[in-house]
Amino acid sequence: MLTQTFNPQAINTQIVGKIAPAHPVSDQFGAITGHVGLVAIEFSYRKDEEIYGEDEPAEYVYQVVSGAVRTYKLLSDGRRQIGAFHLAGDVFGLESGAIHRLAAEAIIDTTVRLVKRVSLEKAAGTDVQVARKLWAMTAGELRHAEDHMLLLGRKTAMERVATFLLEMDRRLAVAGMMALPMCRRDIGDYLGLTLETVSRALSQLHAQGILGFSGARQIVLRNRQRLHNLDA
Amino acid sequence: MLTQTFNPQAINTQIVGKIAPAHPVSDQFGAITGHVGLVAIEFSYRKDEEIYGEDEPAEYVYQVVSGAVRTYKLLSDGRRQIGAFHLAGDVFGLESGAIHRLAAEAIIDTTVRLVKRVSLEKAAGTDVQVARKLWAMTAGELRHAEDHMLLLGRKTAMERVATFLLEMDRRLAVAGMMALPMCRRDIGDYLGLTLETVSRALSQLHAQGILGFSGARQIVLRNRQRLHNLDA
DNA sequence: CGTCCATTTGAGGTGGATCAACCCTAGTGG
DNA sequence: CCACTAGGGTTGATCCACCTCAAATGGACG
Repeated sequence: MLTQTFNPQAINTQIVGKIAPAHPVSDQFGAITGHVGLVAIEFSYRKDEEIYGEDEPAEYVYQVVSGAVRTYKLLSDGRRQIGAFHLAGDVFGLESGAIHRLAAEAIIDTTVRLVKRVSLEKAAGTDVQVARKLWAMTAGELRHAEDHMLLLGRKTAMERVATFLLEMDRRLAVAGMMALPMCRRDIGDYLGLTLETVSRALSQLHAQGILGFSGARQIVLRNRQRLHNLDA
Repeated sequence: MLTQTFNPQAINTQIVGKIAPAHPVSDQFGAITGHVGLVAIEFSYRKDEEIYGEDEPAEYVYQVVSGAVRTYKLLSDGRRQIGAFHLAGDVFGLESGAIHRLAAEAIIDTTVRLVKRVSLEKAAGTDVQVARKLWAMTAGELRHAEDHMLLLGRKTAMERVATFLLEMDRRLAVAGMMALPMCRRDIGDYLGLTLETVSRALSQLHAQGILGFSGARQIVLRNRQRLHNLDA
C-alpha cells in the first residue's frame, strides 16, 4: 500500500511547464505553478482507477483538468465515506504532511495536472505568497469538511440530498443543467446514506416538480428556493 | 451576531508577553508567540459562556490554558453539531480567512491565552516558519475533521462511543483515568447521537467490564483492546 | 436536608437500512 | 439495424438501530 505504483512520466503524459491558466482568477493551482515557475505534468486515469491510496506517501499534488475525482476513507469491513468530489479546476491531494489521509479515485475518465509536493513545499519556504496560498487551500478544505460534519451528524436524508443538489448545481451546472459524473452509490457514500435512500429522495423531488431528469444523471433544478427550504 | 461583544483587556485579564511554554515541544502556540515576540493576553470564561459566535469576525486566535471548549455549528431549528473539543494546550479559533466558521463556548470555567489574528498574519508574512506552522495547525484540524466525517457518516453508535473514549483517553487521561469535562448531550452532539444513546452505550460498556465509573464523568478504561475491537 | 440538573433506564415509534424484484438504457455483437 | 446483456437505477416490503417521550435515580451544592 505504501509503494508508489506508477510513474507519471511513463504513460500518456505531457510536460506542461508554465501554463497560462484557463481561469486566471479562480485557478489557484495555476496561480502558484505559474508564479513560481514549477513544472506541471499532465496524466490521465480511466474510470474507477486509483490515483493514490489512503496512507500512501504524498508525492504529488493534483489539479483536475477534466473529469471528476472522489476522495474517501474505508473501514475494515468496506464501509466507505467519501470526503469530497473534485471537479475540473479543483486541487486535491494537497497535504501539509507527507502522507495522504484519504484515497483518491477517478469517477470517470479524468485528466489531472500534477506537481511534486516537495517542490511546492520548497516554493513555500522562499515565497510567503505561496505559503499563504497553500494555507488558504487547506483552510478551504477544512471549511467544506466542517459543513459536511453538520450534514452527516444532524441532517435528515432529504436535507442531505437537497444540500448535495445545491452544491453540485453551484459547482457544475451549465445552462441550468447539471451532468452528475457519479453514481447513486457514490452520492450515498458522500452523504452517509444508502443508494436506495438517495434514489427515493430524488424520485420524491421529481414527483414534487422540484427537479427534472433527462437520464438519471442529467438533472435540472426547477425550483432552487424550495430546495433551499428543504435544506434545514 | 457580527459585533464583538467583549473587550479582552477589561475583565480579569493579564498581559503575558513572551512566555516560556509549559510544553516546549508540543506547545505550537507558544512556539509561535515566543518565536515572533507577540503579546499574548489571558482571559477567562465561565461555564457555558460564549467565546465567539458562528460567522463573527475572527479577531483573535485562542489557546486553552485550562478548562475545555466546544466549537459547533447550529441548524436553524437548534440541531447542533460539535466539530471538536479543545482541551488544555489546544489552539482553536484559527482561521485563514476573516470569519469564524464555528461558534465556540466554554464547557467548564476556562482560561485562554489569545493573540490578534492580524498579528499572526503579519508574522506569517515575514517569517516562513510561522506561515508553515499555521498551515500545519489548520491541516491538523482538517485531519481530525476527515476522521470525524467517517465516524459521522458510517460508524454505528457503539463504534462512535468507542472512538470517542479512545480519543479522550489519549488526550486527557491522567494515571489511567479520564475526567470528562462535557455532559452526555455534548458527547451526543459531537458523535451525531442523542444523549440517551450515548448513555446506553456507556452503560453497556460498563456492564461488559470494559470501563469503570467513579461518577458519571470519571471513567477508567479497563480494556483498551476490546474497545479498539468495537471501533471498526 | 432539599433542590436542581445530569444521567440512567424503560417503552414504544420511525426514518432509513436491508433485502428483493424489476426496469431502463447504453453498449455489444450478430 | 436489432436482439441481447450487464450495470445502474427505481421501487416495494420488511426490519431494526436509534430516536422520542417519559419516569426514576443519583450526585453536587446550597
